This record gives sequence, C-alpha cells and structure tokens, in this order.
Amino acid sequence: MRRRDQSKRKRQSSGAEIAKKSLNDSDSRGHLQSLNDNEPLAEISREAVCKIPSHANKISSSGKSMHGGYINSDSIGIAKCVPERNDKEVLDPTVRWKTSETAGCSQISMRSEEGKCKGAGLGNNKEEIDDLDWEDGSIANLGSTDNMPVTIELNVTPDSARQKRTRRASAADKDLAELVHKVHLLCLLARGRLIDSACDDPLIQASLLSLLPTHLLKISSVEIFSTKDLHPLVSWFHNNFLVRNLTSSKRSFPSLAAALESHEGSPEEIAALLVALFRALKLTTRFVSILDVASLKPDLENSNPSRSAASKPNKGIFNASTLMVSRPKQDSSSPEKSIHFHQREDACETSYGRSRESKECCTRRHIACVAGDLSDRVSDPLPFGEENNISEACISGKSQEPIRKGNLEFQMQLEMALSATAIKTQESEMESCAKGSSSHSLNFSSPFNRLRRIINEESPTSPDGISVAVGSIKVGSPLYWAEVYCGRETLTGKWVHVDAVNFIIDGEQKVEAMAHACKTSLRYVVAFAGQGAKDVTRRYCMKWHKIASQRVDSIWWDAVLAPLRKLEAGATGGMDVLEGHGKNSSVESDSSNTFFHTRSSLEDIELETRALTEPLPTNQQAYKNHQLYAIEKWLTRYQVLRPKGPILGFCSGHPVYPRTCVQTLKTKERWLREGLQVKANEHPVKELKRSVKPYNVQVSEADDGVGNDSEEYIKLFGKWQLEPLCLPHAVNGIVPKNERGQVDVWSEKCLPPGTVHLRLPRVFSVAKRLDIDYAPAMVGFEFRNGRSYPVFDGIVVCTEFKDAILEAFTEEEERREAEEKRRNETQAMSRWYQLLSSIVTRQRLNNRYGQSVVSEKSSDIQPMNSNIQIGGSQDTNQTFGCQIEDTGDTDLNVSSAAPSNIHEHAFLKEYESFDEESSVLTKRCHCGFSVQVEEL
DNA sequence: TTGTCAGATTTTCCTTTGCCGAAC
DNA sequence: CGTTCGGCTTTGGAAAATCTGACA
Repeated sequence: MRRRDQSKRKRQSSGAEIAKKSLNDSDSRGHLQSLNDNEPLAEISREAVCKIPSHANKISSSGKSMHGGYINSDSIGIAKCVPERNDKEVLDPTVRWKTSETAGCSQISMRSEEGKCKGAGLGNNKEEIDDLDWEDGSIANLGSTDNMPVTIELNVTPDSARQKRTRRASAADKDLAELVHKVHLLCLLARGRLIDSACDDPLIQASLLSLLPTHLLKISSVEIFSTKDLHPLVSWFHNNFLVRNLTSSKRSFPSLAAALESHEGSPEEIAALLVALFRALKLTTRFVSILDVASLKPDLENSNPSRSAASKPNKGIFNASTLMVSRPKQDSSSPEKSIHFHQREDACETSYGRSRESKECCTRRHIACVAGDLSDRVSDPLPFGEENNISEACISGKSQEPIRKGNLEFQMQLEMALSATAIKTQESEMESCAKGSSSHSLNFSSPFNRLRRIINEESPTSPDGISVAVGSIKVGSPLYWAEVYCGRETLTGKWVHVDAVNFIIDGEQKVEAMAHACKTSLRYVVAFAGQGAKDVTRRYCMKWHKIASQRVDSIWWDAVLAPLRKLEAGATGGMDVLEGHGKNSSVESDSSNTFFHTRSSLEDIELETRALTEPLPTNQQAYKNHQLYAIEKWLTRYQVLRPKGPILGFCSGHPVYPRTCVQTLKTKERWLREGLQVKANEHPVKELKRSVKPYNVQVSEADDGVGNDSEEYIKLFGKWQLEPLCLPHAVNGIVPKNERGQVDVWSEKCLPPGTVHLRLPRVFSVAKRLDIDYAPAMVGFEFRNGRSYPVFDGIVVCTEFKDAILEAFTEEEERREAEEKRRNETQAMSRWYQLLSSIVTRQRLNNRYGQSVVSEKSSDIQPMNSNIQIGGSQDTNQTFGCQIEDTGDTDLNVSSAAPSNIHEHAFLKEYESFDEESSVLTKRCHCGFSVQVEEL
C-alpha cells in the first residue's frame, strides 16, 4: 500500500513537472513563428514534448480521481486552473499530493508562493501561514486570490516523509526521466537553432551596424584579428545594451528586434544581439548556449520546487526568497497566470529539474545580500531608494539565514555584482580594453551604465517595498555567449569566448566556476551556427567526470548532432582547408598534400586533447567510473590492472593508473560468446569462489556431501589470453556438437565451420525425415522459477544440406498448410451442420410446444422447411448440400410463403442484405427462410 | 556550508542446460 | 502407449546505486 502511494505521488509529481516543462515550451511557441515561419523542427519538438505529458497525465489520472479530480490538464499538459469547492484553485505544476498513510486527506495547508497572504491578513510570518489549520476548508480572503498559484499539500506525518525518502527510482522512472531529458534536449537544440537563425537576420544586423560608432567599424576590414581587437567592440556593446529581467514582459521568447529597439533584453537576447553584430561585421561567430536540460536521473524527492521549503518550514529556501526577493506582482486578471510563474523562472534560464528553485533563490539571495553590502561601501547612493530596500532585504535575509562567506560562490557573486555596481569611468574602461589584457575579463561598467543596469522592472512597483536584487539576472549564471574565431590567437586560430552579459572576453576557463557558483551544470554546451550545432562542452568543462554521468548516451547524442555538425562546419568555414601560420583561407584541395586540416577537424583535435588531458580528480570516488583514470581500490572483482603502470599520480595515497590498464576478465564460456577462446596452457588470472553452485553440483553435494573444488571456483581469463575461436570443422555431413549434443549459437562466430544455422520452426522434423545429421541450436537462456532453461531456435546443419532442407521445408510447409486448411474446412462444415441441426430442433420444439415463443424470439428465423442442405457452393443460387430430412413426425406449420413442403432453398443474390455494422450477411430464400452469416 | 569518505541500505543484474502429469 | 504441452514456483548473491552521518 505504501509502495502504491509512493508510486502515485511520484507519478503526480513527474506529471506536474512535465506539464511545467511543456508549459515553458508551449510558452515559447507563440513566438517561434516570428523567428522562422517555415521551421518544422519546432513543431516536431513540440509534438514530442506533448507526448510525454499526456503519457504522464495518463499515468497520474488515477491519483487525480482518487483525490477528487479537480485537476485538469489539456492535451499538452498545460495546467488549467479549475475552481474547487471553496473557490480555491489548484495550479497543476505546483500541486503535489502527499497521501498520508494513516489519515489520508486530513489536512490541507495552503501556501501563497507570492507572499500575497501577507497582504491578505494572513500575517507576515511564514510560520504562521504554515501553522494555520485549514481543516475546515474555509480560507480567508481566498476569493481575492483567484489566480494565485497555490500549493496544496495533504498532511504528511514525519514517518511517512522519512519512508518516502528511502524510496528509490524504478526502471520505469529512469526510462521516463531519460525520455524527458532527451525531449528537453531536442527542444533546447531547436531553440538554439532558432536563436541562431535570428542572429542571421539582415535587418537586425543592419540596424546594429547603424548604431555602431564608425571607429568600431574598422574591425570588419581587419582580415585576421586577435582577442584584443574585440575589446572595444564588446565594451561598446556592453555599455549600450543592458540585461534586464523580463519577468513581466510581454515577450517570453526572445525577440531580437524588440531587444534592439529598447536596448535591453534577456541574457539570451543580449548574447544573440552580440552574435548578430559580430556576424554583421563579417566575423565568424557562433551563438553558444548551455543547454540546461532536465535531469537524466529520476528526481523523486525534489521534482517539485517547493519541496525543500516544505521539508524545512522554518528556514527553507522558499521562505528566504519570499522575504528577500519580491516576486513580480501578479495580475489577478491575467488569464496567463500559470504561465507567468514560469516566465519568472525562465528569467534565470535555469533547469526545470530539481535545482531550479534553489538555483533561482540562491542566486537572488546572494545577489541581494552582496548588493546590500555594497550599498554600504559604495559612495554613490543607489537610485530609486534601492539602497534602503536592499539593505532591508539583506537584513531580513540575514535574520533568517546567515550569509555564506569565503566560498567560491560568494566570491563569484561578489565579483559579478561589483561588475554591475562599482564605479568605473568609461575612459578607464576603454583604457583597460586598449591594454588588451585577456586575463582582465571582469571589467567594471560606467556609472551611467550601472545606473541603467540597476533598474529592475519590478523594483519601483514592488508592493511590499522589498527590492528585487539589482542586476540579479545580469550577474546570473552564464548561459549564453558568443564564440568568435580569431585567426591570430594561435598558430591555427582559435574560437574565443565572448560573454557580453558578464563582459568577459576569452574567459573560457572561468565559465565552469561561474556556472558552478550559480548551480548550473555544464552538461551540454552547444555552439550554433548556420542552423547547425556542435557540442563544445569540452572547451568549457574541466571536470568532465562530474558531468559524464549526467549526460545522455553519447551514441544517441552524436547521432542527433551528426547532421547539425555538418551544417555548423559549413557555416563557420570549418570545412575549409587551413594553411599554417594562422592564416585561414579557402584553398583548393591539393591532391599532392595528403595531410591537411580543416578548421573543424582542428577544433575536434583540440577538444579531444582536452578530453585526454583532464586533471586528476582529488577525491577517490571520482575514480570509480572515470574515463581516463583508475585506482585499484575501485576496480570490480572482474577487473585487473595489466600492465600495472605507469602510475600517473596519487590520490589519498592510492596510486592512479590510466584506465587503459584496466582489463576486464571473463569466464571461458563468456569469451566463447564473443567468438574467442582461451589459448592452450593459459592459467586463469583470477579464481573467484562461486556463489551460486550449479544445479547438478548442488544435487551431487546433497547426495554425498562432498564438494567438487573445480566447480566451486569461477576461472577468469583476460583478453590477452585469448585467440579467435577455433571449432572443429564439419566432416562428412556430420555437425560437430558439444557434450550435450547441441550447438551453442550465441552469434554467427560460434557456428562450427561448414555449418549453417536454420532458424525455422519445425525444421528439425524435416532434417530427421531426410536423415540429415543436425544439432539443435541453443540461442540463449530463459530464467524461470529460479532456474535457467536453455532456449532453442532452429537447427544447425552442414552447409551442403541447406538447400535440400529448405526445399523440403517449403514443401512440408505447403503440405502442412493445405492440411490445416482442409482441417479447418472440415471443422467449419461440422459446425454448420451442428448449427442448422439445432435450428431444426428448435423449430420442431417451437412448433410442438408453443407458437408464441416463435413469434417473439425467432424474428430472424423465418418459418421454414425442414429440408436443409449444407454445402460450400459459391454459386449465385447457393444451396446447402447437406440435407436434413424431416422425419415427418413433426407437425410443421409451414408458412404460406413456402411454396411446398419439399423445397430446396435457393439464396439468390438479389435477396441478400449485408449489415455493415455487424458484418452479418443475411441470405434469403424466396420462401421466406433466411440465414444470417457472419463474415470473418 | 560544502565536499569527502566510509559504511549502510536498496535496487538491479546475473545466474545459466527439468520434471511431472494430464490431455490427446 | 507414446507424444505433446502446460504448469510448476517464484533464487539469491554480487554489484551498482544511493543514502546517511561524521568529519575536515
């Protein structure tokens, strides 16, 4: 019962989560067309996304009905608010059912996400809200919160909460999570392509060029440029376009035109505009995005963002964020209420997964505090009374939760906040740019810029006077940036990272730390160009072992990206052959030069090199599944180190070896399946004690109580002890068999030379009849009743008999089919006879014992002659060839329609009628007799 | 607060070559 | 009387994954 409840809860939450995902995607949909009307990929992606929510909703439907069924979802999983009895509304994505094991739905606690309860007389203290008893269902002032998202939680006892924690994901959960992950990945890829194509818009590019000061236009005339040439350009862009939190904006999908017009936009739009600007200046540029995709692992506990708050009612993240960061005031009349919630989240562009809420809150919390601290230090007072508000926010934050100091996250946030708020003149900035220090990536903005940037859309109208953290979005996780190809950077050129949002140039090594500080995972970093895409995660992720397990199956991912990579390479000149000395130019392929590189292949080499030169992890557990390194401690018992060296380093005193030294051991039988056999005179590398004794050994032991040592150990061999399988050749039409008189056909490699495997049903009988030697083909095992049973499929025969057997088999099958047909016909005839006999008998009985029954019941069986023939004639005038002679002892009341007592029914075509619905053909004789035939 | 580690717990994977009796 | 076919009973240990708590 508990398991069922947990399962239901899980399904509910995943359903809600998926609905939420699709909501965001559907949210974006309305704007897709504005970017590219002819883009079918978006449609395909959308359909794929819609399938999953509907699947999940199907699963969760039982849970809904159990709880009263007030939650509705439409076909694509978008939540609808359906009024409940007490004028409450349930917003699907934030609803989570918690079934109390004992009391069931005993208590409903409602929580206002937006803190509106505060103003509605429910008190400022979150604890008060949580402690309120809603048992009677009357909730004060809820009438005014018609569109307010609320979370309904059924009371959970501490015990059940604990039990739930121990529940783990099932295989189905994992499958679903993987499916969601893949679909989400595809959606984000599609989104990236849309943004990328928008960057190519000539109108946008021309508009950007028109804004650009003339002295900056000269970069387009520089054929080969370096990182420092980009500084003035990026600096100008940084100062003229500001990143804005567009939580309550009309547009939720990027619109470059709107961003260009207003000189402000989301981080995505700003990054895209920079890409457009670079492309307008004829620089080879990619739009790069972190695909912050839903988790690959099922997330049972944290799938709902408010879970952490629920588990920690007094100092949860939710509470802290509610007090410290005012969420946008919701328009109670807005029909897109549910969407609005996601728009806010979208502002941070974080994942839909478990860390979404915590990420957002964490970021905002820290920024608020950092900004608050700064307000004390920075001499220039903040405009719009921000200072006080921020201080208040921070103080209130401090009172609830101490600020974390001294860690990387704090430092990163501080740095980023400084870049947004500290005083720095435009001149000095330009100076620093001119110096061209690539290491100096975090430059400070001008005061003017700071003032502009500090404006947050919600701040001035914040209802409770608590400021939204200034620039929180701007200084959030780096999610979008540009990559510009600089020919002068290295010998062969280099893709240079340019982050306009955070004003970082050539800071690829900083991305990981910054993303980490904002709880964003660098699982997929994809560069878009020319409608194509390329995975460049390796360039930015130094700790690959940390993300490897969070990435989807690489074969699938590579297959997805394969066509996109070609497009990308084509658009960025990646297919052009490069000459040395950093001069990239398209040259004719020189047939005499057999060794040349394209830009794309050089980048591949660079990324591959990074993959092979990952630094040694500092913790032992990272070596457990590390692709490059291994320590002996974490090897399984089927693994050995051979050769045992070289030692690449040490971790906690354990020597670190290359993963290539790890060899997998298998038993002789296992190697056999791969078409390999152990060489003669090779001794097992390892012998393991057998945990499960073979069945026959168990029996023999039970009999005599003496074990067989050779059977008790599993002998393991390494790959270096093997040679290709050498089976005895078939001689004189005799198939070489094993000790059981069969052939184990694990694969084609396991077939003895000169033999062939015929996987046909009943083929053994043919071989037997032809007196040809054969062996049953064992193809695997079936595990039933705690034991394994061999599975046979077809036979193995010598090749020379193959044709003869196939020919005989074909004949045999034809004969068998004919026999079967004959048998079926006989059976059909017999059944017809039985049917008509019963009709006759029934008629006799009716005639003898009651006329009324006849009139009532046999509407479709007309008065008839008892002389019936059964036959298979297909003629127009069908007759039944089997006659049932009336013995004359019955007193048949023959209908007037019947022409005579001795009458052979003739079923003419023109009297037939066919009922389409029931597929019943009614045949009628002119005498009035009718027979209904059901067509098969 | 976060990361690491060891131990505990849960889930998944691997194991691997019949017998008996009723019906036909 | 021989052949066919369905039901029987439902392992259990190791590895892998994950959780927990202590500690730095």
